Amino acid sequence: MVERVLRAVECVPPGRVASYGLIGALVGAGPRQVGAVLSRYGDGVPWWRIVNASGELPAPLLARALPRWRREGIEPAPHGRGCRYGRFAADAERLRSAVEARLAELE
DNA sequence: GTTATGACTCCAG
DNA sequence: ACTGGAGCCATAA
Repeated sequence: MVERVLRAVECVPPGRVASYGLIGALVGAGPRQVGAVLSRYGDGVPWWRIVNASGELPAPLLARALPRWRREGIEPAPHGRGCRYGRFAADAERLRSAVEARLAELE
């Protein structure tokens, strides 16, 4: 499961974000499992592109994510907790096929 | 086997 | 907008 989550996260393109819930749905896990995996094994994958369903990130993480967001063109939302999910979310359908292909490589 | 624990999500107040 | 509670389910102990 850990591998599946990490691979799926790698499929989120730069400048876009995906929710824990979406990633979970794509790999067959719950949102909290996605968070749990990133918490332990998150370094090495673009964890800053994974946000909650409202486009937000817990404060400590947001602080580390902002510089990378700026580099990728993801703008912080007015309320300052994250970004506008509707604006920066990766296309769900496209992400689904990308993840499907990536997971197939795992054999 | 059971229990506790989350980088979550949804919905009601 | 914020808070509380139920549901969630793989992992770790």
